[in-house]
Amino acid sequence: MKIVKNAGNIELHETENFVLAQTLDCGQAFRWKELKEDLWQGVALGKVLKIGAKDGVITLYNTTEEDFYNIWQNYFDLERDYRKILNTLSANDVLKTAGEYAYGIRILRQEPWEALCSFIISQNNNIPRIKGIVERLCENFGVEIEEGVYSFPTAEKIASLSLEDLAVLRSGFRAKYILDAAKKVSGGEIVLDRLRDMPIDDARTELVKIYGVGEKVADCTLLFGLSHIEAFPKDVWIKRAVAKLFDGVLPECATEYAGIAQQYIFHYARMTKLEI
DNA sequence: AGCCAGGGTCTGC
DNA sequence: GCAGACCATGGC
Repeated sequence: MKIVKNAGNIELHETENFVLAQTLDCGQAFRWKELKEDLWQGVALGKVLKIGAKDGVITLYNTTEEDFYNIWQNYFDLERDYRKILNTLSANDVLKTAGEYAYGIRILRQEPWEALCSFIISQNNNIPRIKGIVERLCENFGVEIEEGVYSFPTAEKIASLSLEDLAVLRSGFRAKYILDAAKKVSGGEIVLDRLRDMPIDDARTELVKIYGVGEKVADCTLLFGLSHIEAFPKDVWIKRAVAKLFDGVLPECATEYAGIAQQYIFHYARMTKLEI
C-alpha cells in the first residue's frame, strides 16, 4: 500500500485488502453511513471522517497527515498484513472460500467503551435497529462536533443519567445494561484500557461482571474494541456456520487470527445464507 | 399474527 | 452443565 498526500486529502493506493463497504457495513461498527456510492462518513475518536473509494484509490478527505498517522492508520488497522493472514487461513478450504468472499474486511480498532456499549445494544437485536439506537444515543447524549454530527457519549455522561433519561433510545430491556456498564466503567471498577494487554480470558472475566454482558458481548468488545484479534464471538450465525461448515470445530489454522476468521465466516454465512 | 433479530439472566432440574 | 421462560422493540 502506498500513502499519498494530495491537496488536503490522504490517498491510499494499492490497497488489496481494504474494501470500504465490506469493512464499514459488516456489522462490526454501527456509525458509518454511506452518503452515496462508495462514499462513507463516520465518527471515531471524536473526529468526523469522510472516506471514499474510486478507481482503486481510497481517499480520506480533509485529513491531515497528523490525524492519519495518529488516528486513522491505527483505526483501520492498516499496518496489519491481511494477505498473509488470508494465506494462513487458506490452509482450510472452507476458510479459503470465506476469505475470498470477504477479502476486503479489516477489523476496525474502535474505542473500547463504544464497542462495549454498541454490543450490549446488539443483543437479541438486528443490525438496522442497533444502528438506530446507537444514533439516538449519540444525538441525545453525545457532543455536537459538526452540524448534525455527534460524538459517542462518554461512560461518565451515561452514568449521570437515569433509566427514564434513556427511554428516548427505545432500547428496551438493554437500557439497564447500558447504565450498569457506564457506572462500572466511569467508576473505575473496570478499566477498559487495561484489558488490552491482559490475557484474553482474564479480560473476559472482567467484562462479564457487567450486568447484561455475557460471553458473546464480551468477545465482541475484546475483538472490536480491545485489539484481541484471537477473540471469536459466537453469535447465532457463527454457531450455525461452524456447525455446518466445520462440524462444530474451528480449524487449527484459524486459532491465532480467530477474530478475523470469524468476520470472514460471518460475512460468508450471511451472503450465502449457508445454502450452498 | 407470529417469528426473528451479531444474547443474557434467572430459575429449576 | 443444560433447558426453558422471559425480557422490549420493530420489521417482515
